[in-house]
Amino acid sequence: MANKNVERGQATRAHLVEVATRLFAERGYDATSIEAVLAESGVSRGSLYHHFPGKDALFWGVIEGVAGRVGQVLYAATRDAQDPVAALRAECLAWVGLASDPVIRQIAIIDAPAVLGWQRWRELDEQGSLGFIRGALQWAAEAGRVDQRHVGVFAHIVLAMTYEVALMIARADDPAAALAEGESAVGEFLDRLLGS
Amino acid sequence: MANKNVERGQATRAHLVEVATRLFAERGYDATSIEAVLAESGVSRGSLYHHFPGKDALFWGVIEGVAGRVGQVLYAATRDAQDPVAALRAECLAWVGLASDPVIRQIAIIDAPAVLGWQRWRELDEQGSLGFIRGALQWAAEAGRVDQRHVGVFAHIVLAMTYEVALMIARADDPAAALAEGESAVGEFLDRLLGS
DNA sequence: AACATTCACAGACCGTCAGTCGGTTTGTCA
DNA sequence: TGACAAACCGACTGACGGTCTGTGAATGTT
Repeated sequence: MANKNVERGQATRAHLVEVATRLFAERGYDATSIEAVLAESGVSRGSLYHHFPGKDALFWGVIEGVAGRVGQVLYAATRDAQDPVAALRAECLAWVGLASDPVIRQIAIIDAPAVLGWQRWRELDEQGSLGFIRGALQWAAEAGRVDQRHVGVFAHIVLAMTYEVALMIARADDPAAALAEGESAVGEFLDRLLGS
Repeated sequence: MANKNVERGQATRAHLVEVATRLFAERGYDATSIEAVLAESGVSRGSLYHHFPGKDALFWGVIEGVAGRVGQVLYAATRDAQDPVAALRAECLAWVGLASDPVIRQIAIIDAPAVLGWQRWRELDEQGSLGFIRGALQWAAEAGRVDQRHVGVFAHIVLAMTYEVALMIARADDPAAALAEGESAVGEFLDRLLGS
């Protein structure tokens, strides 16, 4: 519908998500007040609470956008892989690159587990990264490279590994050296995990 | 000194840490108000702020205690290990057991990174779990089982893996089955990582 | 055209919470 | 016993998340 009211509402909502994404990324969830989002966006209190029932809902709106972007990048990185090892490697390296982005680091890695709780955080991953990883591992299992029984746990392990290495690199004093070191270690790790 | 005032102060402080530990574990850091700690402990506002400059300081006091307990358990679990693989295995399994404890799960795994920040969180681990793991990996490196260059990153990976598996088990619908599955996967994982 | 309805938006207001501050009590020591 | 310090008390403050009572513009109805 080219309804003018609806259009206006969607624009306001999108604007709020945009401003909130920036502020959450810069200051972290706790240190970002609703007041700050209001001031920065020029939207009124009532309007914000009309679109989002609360601060966590706003965060959820933000993280949906972030997760969507991550999903696109991962899809692009893995679509051409010829085998499971290559797919996993491409995916992990893509993730490591993504986490250099302060937005993704602060929102998706540091704040998300505390704000959403581990359960909902993993459910989010389930549709994104974790799904990709499990798919690649399943592929590897069918090729006889890992035990079928371990696919589920290994998928979690690979995801956690990726987060961790991404954070290491993001926080390192010398990011370039850390990136090289991290990529090398990730490669070696995956080779060993999948039995090269 | 058998000074009565000092004694009283230490008792109050210890009592606050005890109560705060329980509440933080039950409700999480954010959802636990200072007021609740006050009410539950019977200590006055001024007294609490006399012992702790702020809520994060109280959390820090709590997590020091938790980290101490974790350190003791890990030390006990690994002191008799004859080789690096056995040491790592013992350590990881001990961790997985620890993280079934809601106190450790909520405080040390879920809240700590967001409250302390990733940096200080890792510094804490550095003196505890991460140090243990790095030690075992160093040992493995000297035995030629892993590349010396990868010890640092691998230590982080193993720690992250441990946290993740612990959380998986803690959150599973069938904890007993998840524990068996997790232990099996961790064993397989370590065998592969260290080249059995 | 006149009226009713819906929906985005506005902002005064409220309860809660972390943190502050001046003052009091309790114990120590010269 | 009087000076001093450390522990403790609780009223108060300011900021913040969230609520509530509207208002006005666009849309639907007769």
